[in-house]
Amino acid sequence: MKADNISDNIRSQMRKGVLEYCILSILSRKEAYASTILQELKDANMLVVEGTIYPLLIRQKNQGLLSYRWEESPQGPPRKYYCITDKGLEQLKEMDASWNELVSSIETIKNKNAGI
Amino acid sequence: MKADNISDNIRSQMRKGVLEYCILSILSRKEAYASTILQELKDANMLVVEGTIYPLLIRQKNQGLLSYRWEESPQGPPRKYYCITDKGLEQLKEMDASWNELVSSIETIKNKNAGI
DNA sequence: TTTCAATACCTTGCAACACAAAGTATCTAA
DNA sequence: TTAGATACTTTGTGTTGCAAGGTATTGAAA
Repeated sequence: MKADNISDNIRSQMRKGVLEYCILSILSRKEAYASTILQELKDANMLVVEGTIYPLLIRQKNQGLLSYRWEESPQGPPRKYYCITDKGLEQLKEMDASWNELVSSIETIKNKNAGI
Repeated sequence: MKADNISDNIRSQMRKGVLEYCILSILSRKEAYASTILQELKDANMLVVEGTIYPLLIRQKNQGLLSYRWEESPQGPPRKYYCITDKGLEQLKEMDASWNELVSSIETIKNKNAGI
């Protein structure tokens, strides 16, 4: 119980700052609404909850990285379909670079440990 | 000026939760004091400042992941040499797993975007 | 002796982030 | 009209990285 919480916490902390990257990446392919995005993240083994993703989408929209339109749902209330903007695409590029740098940095540190 | 700040912010956010991993990884190889760790991170292209690393080392020591001893310096005040504990090594293993999972998740999301 | 610079460590206040939990609104079917 | 499912929102909490400033020790210069 406790050990799992520690693991979950590690994963949660590592996720910070990466979720925005994931969302932009997903939306760079096709527009989607929150549930679809949540499902994609789940499929990729990145468990996230509603309370995390909604504020994040609003934040990115306020930054001009995303826009949205309402669409009727076959069942239930209307859905908010988000799509990425030009500015969002630019930021996605920067995030790609940042992510690659981070991976490279970790590699360097781990390789040193391997004895190089 | 502004654009660089945005990039820096992206990198800073992505670093969250990863720095602890880096420090444990560095200390799993050899004991070291703050300046050495800072230099190693700098060599790996992960720029971090003093104000970040000192509280972090204290935190990890309070969690029992690290221990330390004082050592005289050839010039200036004594140095606090940290080394990793058994508990720290255990957590490092978990962090290795978490990191690999995160990398894998991002790959999955990006590959979907490539059209698979 | 006093003063200065370099080294090393520590603290405070802040903004961003992920999350749990609870709340609001819409639609359908019983 | 009531119950359930869907969809979106808000509030409060704890953690993190960072900028900025502070404290303490040492050796050498004035």
